[in-house]
Amino acid sequence: MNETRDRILDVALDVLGENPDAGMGDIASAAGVVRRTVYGHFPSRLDLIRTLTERAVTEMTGVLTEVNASDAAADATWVRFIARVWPVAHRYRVLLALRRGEYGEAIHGLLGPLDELLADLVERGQDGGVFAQHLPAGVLSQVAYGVVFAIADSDLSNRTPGARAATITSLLMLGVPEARAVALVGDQP
Amino acid sequence: MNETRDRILDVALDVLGENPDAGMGDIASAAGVVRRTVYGHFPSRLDLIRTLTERAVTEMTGVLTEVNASDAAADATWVRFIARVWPVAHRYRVLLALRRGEYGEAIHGLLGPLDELLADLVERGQDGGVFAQHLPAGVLSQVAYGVVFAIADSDLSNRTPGARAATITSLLMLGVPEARAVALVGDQP
DNA sequence: TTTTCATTGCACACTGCTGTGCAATCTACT
DNA sequence: AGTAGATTGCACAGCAGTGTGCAATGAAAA
Repeated sequence: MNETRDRILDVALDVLGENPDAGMGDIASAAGVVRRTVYGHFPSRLDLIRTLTERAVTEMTGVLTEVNASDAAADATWVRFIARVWPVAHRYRVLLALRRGEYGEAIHGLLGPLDELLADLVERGQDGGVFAQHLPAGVLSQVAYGVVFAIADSDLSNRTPGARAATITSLLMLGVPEARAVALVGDQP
Repeated sequence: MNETRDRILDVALDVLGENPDAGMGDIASAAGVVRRTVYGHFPSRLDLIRTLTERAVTEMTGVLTEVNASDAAADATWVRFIARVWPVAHRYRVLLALRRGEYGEAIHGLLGPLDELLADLVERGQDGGVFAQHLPAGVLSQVAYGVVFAIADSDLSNRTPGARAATITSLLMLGVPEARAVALVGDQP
């Protein structure tokens, strides 16, 4: 069934979130299913993780392109992006840990297009003088949204307080002055 | 020999840095030694990693306590800390990745005292109004020095340019205004 | 009822690691 | 030369995980 497949994916996200090294057996039993059944849907562990990653990339790039459509300032766009991407990032936070390790390369490849979009946004901000330039756009964007993931990871809930703090933190490290940062997140509910 | 033991430790840092999942065999051959010999010095893989971690903690706490002795402002202390800890952080950057995974708990335990010292410094800065308070000191300190590690990780060399950028970035996210941040790192050669 | 399809249960082969035992070898020191 | 200590080479046991094959079961649709 498709229902089983979806449940496996959902549960896999939780299980891998707690322990990125969890095996197919762990995922299976957590999904109330036998290991063999998982292999029925996903030929290999890599397939499972790839599917998970593709899901995350699709959702996130969707949000980013949508937010990018507006011609607002880069910092305001960043705030709207983080606000809308937060639940997704919180859900898929495990991918941050999974980027290192066995399947790191595959994940990295899938995340590539998203990374580029992010770097473009940050570069636009740097060109506009909104973001600081102490790091190249490629690195700065990575580190900034890495911080968002990290805070999402250390946050137990996916409620707004964590999101707000993560947004402010990322804005600060992008070089946005604290006053402006606070004003921006105040705008965005 | 003690010489062999030290070489194993040094090489292990490199090998694990490239691939945190590297096995005892990989480390052994990289050290120009047979796997059995490694087990002669370190009864288990955990022992090796624990030794590595203890080394890192010793060096880093040494730097931090030394720097903390001065009664300078928290942000200036932070700058001096990062500047002096940078080569060490760069060398032991793999521990960041190793904190997740099998031995995460052991490493976390060893890193505990260092974490507390860092949190204390950040809290001092927050109380003094030098650092922002959008995050509790415990989280903020972790994220800030996590960023330093992350940049150290993405940095090919351990030369000063990366260190300078990492310091500015961490200062920004601690809530230090960009102008002050630049002035501070300018001071410190 | 018959057909179809997902799931189950079990067995199996394979891989790659960890950790140990032990005799042989090499090297430095006496 | 002789001795002690480190290193080597190899064999072995064990474990945990992956991926596969196949017959049996169950349930829902025709």
